Amino acid sequence: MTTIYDVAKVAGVSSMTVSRALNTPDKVKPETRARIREIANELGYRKNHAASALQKNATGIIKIQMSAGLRGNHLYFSQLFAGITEVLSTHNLAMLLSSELNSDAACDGVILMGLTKAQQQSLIRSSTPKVLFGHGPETIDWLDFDNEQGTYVATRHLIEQGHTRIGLMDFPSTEPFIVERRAGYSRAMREAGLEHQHDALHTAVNNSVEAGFCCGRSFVKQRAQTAVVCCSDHVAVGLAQAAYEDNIRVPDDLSIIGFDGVGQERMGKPILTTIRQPVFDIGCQLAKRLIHLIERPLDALDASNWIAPELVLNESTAPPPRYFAVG
Amino acid sequence: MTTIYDVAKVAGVSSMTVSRALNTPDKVKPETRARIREIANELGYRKNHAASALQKNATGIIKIQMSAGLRGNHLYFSQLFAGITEVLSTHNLAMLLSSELNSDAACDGVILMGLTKAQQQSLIRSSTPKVLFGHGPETIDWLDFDNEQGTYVATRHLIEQGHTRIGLMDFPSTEPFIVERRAGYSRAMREAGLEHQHDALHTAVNNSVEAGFCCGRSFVKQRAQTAVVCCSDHVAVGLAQAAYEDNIRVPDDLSIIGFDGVGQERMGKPILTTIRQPVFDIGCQLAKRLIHLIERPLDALDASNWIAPELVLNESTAPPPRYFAVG
DNA sequence: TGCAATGATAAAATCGCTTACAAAAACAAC
DNA sequence: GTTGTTTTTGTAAGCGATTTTATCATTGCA
Repeated sequence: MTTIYDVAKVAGVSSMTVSRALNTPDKVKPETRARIREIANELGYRKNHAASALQKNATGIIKIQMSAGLRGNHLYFSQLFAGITEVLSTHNLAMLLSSELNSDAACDGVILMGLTKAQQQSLIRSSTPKVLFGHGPETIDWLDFDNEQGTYVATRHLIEQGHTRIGLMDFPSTEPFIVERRAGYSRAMREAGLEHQHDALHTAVNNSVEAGFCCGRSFVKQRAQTAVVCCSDHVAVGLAQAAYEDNIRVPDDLSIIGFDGVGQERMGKPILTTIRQPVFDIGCQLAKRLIHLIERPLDALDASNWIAPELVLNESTAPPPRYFAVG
Repeated sequence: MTTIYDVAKVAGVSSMTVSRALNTPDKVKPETRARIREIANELGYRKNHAASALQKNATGIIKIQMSAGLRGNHLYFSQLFAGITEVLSTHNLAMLLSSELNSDAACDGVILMGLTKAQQQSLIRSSTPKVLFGHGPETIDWLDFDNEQGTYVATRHLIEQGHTRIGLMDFPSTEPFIVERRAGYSRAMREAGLEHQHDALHTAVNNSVEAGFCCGRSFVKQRAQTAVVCCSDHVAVGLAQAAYEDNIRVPDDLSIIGFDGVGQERMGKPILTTIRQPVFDIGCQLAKRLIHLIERPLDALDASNWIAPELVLNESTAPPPRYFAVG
């Protein structure tokens, strides 16, 4: 392995000059610099990052620590990672994906996603700068999408269209994001005096189109509601398929609203009205906050921690059919 | 930051004993070991990986170097990464995702995906162990899915069902995988004496359900074929949707076969017959080969470099309708 | 009792790079 | 030509772990 010493010897300068020629080129006389760089190139010199990291006390690596239970929505996370990468690359930082098992690799900062309280506690102990995607204790910087507001807005939209019998389709999970989505629906219904409807809650077995389809099949059988707020675009697409198969027209007979808006809402017909999360942007913001924390740990960030939902109107919601209208 | 020296001082031993107590516990007297580990714990000692890496000349990091153009199929890559991670974690290795921009982070090995020849050349120069996903020059270890055989098998399947007018739906890309898929179709058609059919090639604008749907709409208008081999499940689902909207029954009127089999084939109705890539397993194998290269660079791997396609029979293929039968 | 074999710990050197400081060279002004 | 200022290069000292080599106790056995 070629080191700066090897290069220095050949170039007839000190190792320091080599280091400078490569890292802070303008501090070296142009001719010397050119000669050194050429020699380094010829010798196939590659910087030893471990040595550099040891000395500078910085690895140039940001770790993404993510709970295994969260892996469901691939499109979602690939957009999130794309946003993170976008920002990291401008700062010459690399992204390390870490499972829980392998949690002890060195890094300059961590982005946490969906960990249990216990895991968070142990992670918070270490002094590495961190940002949590989700909302956490005050001891850690965090950023979260306002899921509760998301389903609230979705439900409000349906109420404003004239619906009074509005269902919720969720899926089993104890992750906060899903609990909050249920809560947003409930709040909107309560505020409108529509709470305590019989059979309004539908639960797909998991977050997938197929599960949504199955759950949708039993929904369309009874059809106690004219509209459904779905906790993901996946189950919403499944529900729309089930409706289609049963000759229930969306949105004429049934309004459906999805959640996430990362592309899956376009998978079926009609294209779903949905609550969009600006996922790429969330990724960017997570990375930016973390970099801020690393570079200027002292001045606190005062930007809002909450990312607002965005109602994207497509083709799957409309006023309820007349014969269902109240009065 | 707590170092082994801090721990050593408190424990009243040398730094060496601390290092041993933590890394090779059985080389330290049990009582000493217990005391040291307790103190290390209390002091919140964390190993400095840079220092360790420098000395051991190993970072514990594997880099995934992937061309930006390949990011399309998220489900595919998340399964691939899951396979890679699975194996890496058993060897205590972490996975670094690298864009082209940020390509100079240190690592013990690299998994390359879909790079241009030029990029490959420059990467191959470095002495870091590497495995290429795809097939490359003999100077590098590689592993590839047999795409050509995949579409060959797909086309054969349709031919065996009795189809003679078989189309291909691809999408624009110069990546080898797609070129090979076209080739496999051509070979099967040629072998069966079915080549040079008019209008048999359909090209969606990109690899997505929507693009498949659009392309499918123009396909169903003319409907010159009774079966279509699709170069991805995405476009196949889109085609099926277009057929459905036009009251063309799949598979009764039209057989469709997809490609990839990572889950998207189940997104619509009917569930697609497809060519499955064992993606998770490919990820595992890539990682295993790389680890082999790192740990035993001398004894060559002689396992086959080609991953075989697997025909998954679902509901979207059947013999051609009678009135189309030859004779 | 004495000497080798073994086990447990320590000291020192090292990995390759960078920070801080120092020296030398180059240039300017008087 | 002396002095001061700036530019360019060099020296030395680690960063924190590990490998190598050395030291000091024990223990076993004749």
